[in-house]
Amino acid sequence: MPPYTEQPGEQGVTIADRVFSRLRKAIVEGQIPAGSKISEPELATEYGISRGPLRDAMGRLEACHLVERRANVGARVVSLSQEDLLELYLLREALEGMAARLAAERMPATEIDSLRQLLKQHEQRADVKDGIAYFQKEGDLDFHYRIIQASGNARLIQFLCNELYHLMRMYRYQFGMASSRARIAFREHRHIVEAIADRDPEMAELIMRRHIRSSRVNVEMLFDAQASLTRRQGQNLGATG
Amino acid sequence: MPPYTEQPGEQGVTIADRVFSRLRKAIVEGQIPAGSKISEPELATEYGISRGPLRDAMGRLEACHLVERRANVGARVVSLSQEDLLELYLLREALEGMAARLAAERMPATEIDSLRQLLKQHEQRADVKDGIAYFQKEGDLDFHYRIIQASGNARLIQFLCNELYHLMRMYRYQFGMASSRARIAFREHRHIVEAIADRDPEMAELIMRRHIRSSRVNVEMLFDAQASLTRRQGQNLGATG
DNA sequence: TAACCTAATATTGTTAACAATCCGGATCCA
DNA sequence: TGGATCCGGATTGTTAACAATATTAGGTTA
Repeated sequence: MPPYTEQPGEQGVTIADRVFSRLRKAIVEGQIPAGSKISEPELATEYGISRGPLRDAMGRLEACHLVERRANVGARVVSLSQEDLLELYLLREALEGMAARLAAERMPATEIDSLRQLLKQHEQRADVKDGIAYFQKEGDLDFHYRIIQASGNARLIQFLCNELYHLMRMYRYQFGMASSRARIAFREHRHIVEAIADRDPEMAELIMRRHIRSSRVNVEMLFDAQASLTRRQGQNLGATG
Repeated sequence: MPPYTEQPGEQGVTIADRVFSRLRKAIVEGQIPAGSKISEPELATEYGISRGPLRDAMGRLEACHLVERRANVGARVVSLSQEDLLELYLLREALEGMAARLAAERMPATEIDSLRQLLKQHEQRADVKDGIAYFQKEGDLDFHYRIIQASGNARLIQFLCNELYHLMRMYRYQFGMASSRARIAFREHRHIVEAIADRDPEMAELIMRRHIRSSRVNVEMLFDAQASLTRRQGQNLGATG
């Protein structure tokens, strides 16, 4: 279970709220494939509801940029591009750098302790110890999530946690993004916490920005490797065909 | 008959699209007062449409954080706080700083020329010459708008131009925000263009950030002045009552 | 054979009626 | 007099039928 989606009990009281949450989860986790067409009557019967609240939910998904609609044609799940992911990282670098700076100024001491304990938990986990799975799991997002929350800037929190966060999760589910940076990323997280505990805003921002930039570079290399691999396969296909 | 016709470019093909644009404009420009309740049947008859597309539009406005809805209670236009505006400026400082940096790297020379001409037009305008009205008019947003567009980062453009931009306009309409910074702001714009023309990303970002931070400080002082004025008036009322 | 026009079909957009829920005021009781 | 309860009005949430539009398949013609 993801650590911080809207409560699975569904806080939304209306049908549209609930179906919105469910659809968002289904899209983010890839149960509805990216780029696939969404049929309103089909979904309505599947969820056992009418098209009214479904359309309401679709409108919100469109506003969240998770689906694209064309009049009289239909709605499709957005298809994610590699360029878009890299742009997303640039945004995160700017915004989470800012969040780290603010957190260093404002985060309560008790919260910092709690954050340290979270990292301790991560450290204990076997997959992190083996350095094979940290960055791509929810734990990483959980860490970032807390720092964003500590920024105290409601609109920053809003944007990062309610929009970009879901997109990042969607990318992770879709691309996998196994990282060789697990140990490094974990160490960077520790440094960020230390900077916050030292009440050193500039340092916190600097490390956070570098942290995210490193992630971006890592993903970029991954894409390049995939591209060259695909190119080689294409050549092979051309030779055999 | 509608009070104003659809603007080209803004209009969607469906009723929900059009009513969404119209409602957003009405909210941003204060024709529907902030914090006021929105009655669905009332609006539906006023716009001559049914509640279906209206509800669709309301859902999108909610996703844009321009209205707040409570189930079985109704929708209200958001009420803006001074703290929120200051948070908005912090966000803009980070994001538009980034936009300026990217613009310095990527903006085509022809676009830079066009931007220079825009500033020349601003310079000619009487109100700017008098230093009484530049910052709070659309011209300022227009300048920032172009630099954001030049960043080439689709998601950054999306967020700044489709969400924050409307909120900033809403604040300007609501609070007025006459600025004593007109001449200074104009000069800062010129410096930003020069940095972009020099292909100096760091400088462009630096000046842009300082430019927005100065605006924020200016607004902050304005708020403080208003607060002390209100306090004094409150004392007077207490004395006379 | 390919291109173009036409019609069928399925999908979406829209509407109006129906049901569920909340808010305010009157009434009743302590 | 104070408070709690219940009822009425109004508003929103939901549903299913109706209308408009785009896509697709088929046939005709150059």
